[in-house]
Amino acid sequence: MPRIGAPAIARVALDTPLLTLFDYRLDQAASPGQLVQVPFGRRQVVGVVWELTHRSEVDPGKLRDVTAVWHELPPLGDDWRDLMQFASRYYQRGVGEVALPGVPAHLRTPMRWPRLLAQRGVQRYRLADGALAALLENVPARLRAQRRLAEGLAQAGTLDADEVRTLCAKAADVLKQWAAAGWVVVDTVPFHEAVRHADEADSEDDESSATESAEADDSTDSALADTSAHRDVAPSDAPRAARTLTAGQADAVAAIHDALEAAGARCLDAATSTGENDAARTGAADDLPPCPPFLLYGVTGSGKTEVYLRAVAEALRERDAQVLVLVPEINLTPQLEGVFRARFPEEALVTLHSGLAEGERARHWLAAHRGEARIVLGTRLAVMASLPHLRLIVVDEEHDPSYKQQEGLRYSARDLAIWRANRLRIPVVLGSATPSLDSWRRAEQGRYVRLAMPERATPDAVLPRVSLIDMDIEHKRQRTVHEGLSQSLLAAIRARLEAGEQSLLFLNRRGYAPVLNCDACGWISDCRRCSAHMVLHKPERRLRCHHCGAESRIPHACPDCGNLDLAPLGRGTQRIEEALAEQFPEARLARIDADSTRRKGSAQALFAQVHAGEVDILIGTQMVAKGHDFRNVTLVGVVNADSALFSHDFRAAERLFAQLMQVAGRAGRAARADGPGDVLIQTRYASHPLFASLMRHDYAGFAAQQLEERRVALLPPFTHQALLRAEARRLDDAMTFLKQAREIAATPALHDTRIALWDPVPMTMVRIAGTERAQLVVESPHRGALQRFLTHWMGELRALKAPVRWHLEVDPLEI
DNA sequence: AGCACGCCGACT
DNA sequence: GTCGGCGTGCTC
Repeated sequence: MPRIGAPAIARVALDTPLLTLFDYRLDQAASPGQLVQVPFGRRQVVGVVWELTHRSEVDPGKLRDVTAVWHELPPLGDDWRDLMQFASRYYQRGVGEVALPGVPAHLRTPMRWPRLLAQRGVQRYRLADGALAALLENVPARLRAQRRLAEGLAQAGTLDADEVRTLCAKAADVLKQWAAAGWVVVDTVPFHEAVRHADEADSEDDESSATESAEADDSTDSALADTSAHRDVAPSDAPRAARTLTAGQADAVAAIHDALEAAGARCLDAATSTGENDAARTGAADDLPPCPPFLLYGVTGSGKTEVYLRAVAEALRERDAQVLVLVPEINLTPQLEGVFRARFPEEALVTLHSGLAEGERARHWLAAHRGEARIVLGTRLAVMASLPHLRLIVVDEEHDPSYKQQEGLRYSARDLAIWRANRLRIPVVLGSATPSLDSWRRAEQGRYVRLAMPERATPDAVLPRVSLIDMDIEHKRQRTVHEGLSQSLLAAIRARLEAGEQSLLFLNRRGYAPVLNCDACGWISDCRRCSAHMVLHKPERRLRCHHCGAESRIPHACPDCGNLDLAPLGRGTQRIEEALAEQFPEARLARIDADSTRRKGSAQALFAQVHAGEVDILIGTQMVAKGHDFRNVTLVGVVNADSALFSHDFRAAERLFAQLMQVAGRAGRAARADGPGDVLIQTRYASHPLFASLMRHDYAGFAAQQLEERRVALLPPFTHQALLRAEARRLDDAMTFLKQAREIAATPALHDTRIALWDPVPMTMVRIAGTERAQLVVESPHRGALQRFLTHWMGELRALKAPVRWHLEVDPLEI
């Protein structure tokens, strides 16, 4: 790393699918990790200095100058660049393509650089003197959201961007106008002050919201519900002796504590020997003993959150330490943010997720990068954040498929988190009641440390009773099955209605009916551009394709034969809602799915209604399975999960089990006076072994059985897979490309007996939005061999000219 | 991926 | 006579 004199050449990572770094002349000091502006083709782009050198292989005539170096921004750390380098190798992409999309767009806009540095902290809005009266006069009463916003600002004094948005969805635009009119003043408050300020500002509401959110959390114990009472206690203060942990929690906390201490000690050693804390850690990490990941395996209600909180508190005792907490979907688990804010009122916490506005995203990212934010709570993209003092990573619900990015760079945030922690020799805690089979096996092998929490943390909470409703028997007994709802299920719902308790019906299919069908000629509502049916959406009176978004009106008559009797086939949440409304006209219903929550904030509103007891029966897709716990729900009905039982996807059972466990947990805590909550599952395959495990709440048994199947069939985690996908206008072209790819793999230069290539096949969903898709699975029990093969193979494939778009996915979740 | 240049059809 | 289709080629 030449630092003396001005290194002549900067090798820069740029966001392009080209694999190489790009060389530029550099006429000023710069170091690796710095953001620079460079000319690239006809435009100016921002890249990251990856390395400095004196010599370039590039024709000197082609070399251009770095336009600007962002000196004021601390360089991205070695550990961050190592992570990106690893992801680039592992997922077979260029390093720039991996590294730059994670940097917020505002930071990649040199125009914004000066302002970004100036506004350290969060923006807060307040009304100018006397503005309320002016606003109430000027904003018509029918603009309720805007009135609410004005009144909210008047009441609270100041609000931040998040708070403002909960009052009014268009707050950003509205406030811009109001600021221009002089009614609103925007202040930028430094992070630490902002945190305290926010804390004081809403301390009135806090008690209720903290309690509610604590109860609402999947893995909360009573210690959490008490959070608000302890708010004045700094997290690093004496242990909360008032609340005893379960044995499992105590063991887990102790194990993580020891690991943190060991990591801290190592860090200290390294620091004293070289004098530079973080540099020493990253530099010397390879010499340090590894710190194996913790698999925190705790049943619903065992108090995983409390373990996270204590681990975080422990990690934050070290000066400047930062922690990263990953959650599957922040919008479905907003209460976890509340819990963390309530427990750590003094610590700067920022969120990082795709729902943030660009400006906020940039500020939060900067706060993390500059070490100002001590807790970073975010979704998968947060794993890419720069965290110079990272000391602990928590991955909540580690099994959740949403950790896997499904477009662009298809990375697994959980896997990158594990790599990152290992690189830094810091602890990572993977929490789940239903771990991924991958993690479970590693724990069995001793590569992860399993921290089991078998007992529930709240004494009055009992596991729900899970039973099956055999739909074959229901039919045989000539019982009327009304719109897919058995008499048994309807009776159970009726009982809850009479007892004033809530029911939750789970059906993983939105819309009214998955397809519209003509009885006379057999016409079905196929999408013109996809190999999928158009789904009937009754409230909107539309047919909608869930794959390409195409929409049309519901035809009055069959487009083929003119028959007027078009019948909806199958059932979605809308149809179940309608059927329940008929059955229970007096009941208050709510439906929560992607359609009913399309508008921003409507999900929150619906969840709030349920929490407030304004709903008797809740119908929902998997959205209701995550995060939210409903105190008064004593019945969970699973309308139909059978399709997943015999899926071609070998992971379908794993997903279904996790989903059913999770949805069953919604009835978990709300013990009825006369016993536990009930989970009723309608199925035509009552003897399926998955259900047997589920009824015993026996994840371990299920996992053992699944792993045995996978072992025999040589499926992951007993082998490693990658997927070559090709899409083209014509399926033929895609298939031809894949066949060529397969032939190339067989050439002597590439051939490796440890690698197996399946036959190319059209994808189950062949056509989406007019393009046809096919894929080819590559697998090997030997990860290293697979990696090397893929690298060489990609090189050959890139040279291939074909009328297809193609990409490689490493560790695909669905094949 | 962008974003050019480049060479053939339906429009003011 | 131009606007514009997307084919191929380059980006330090």
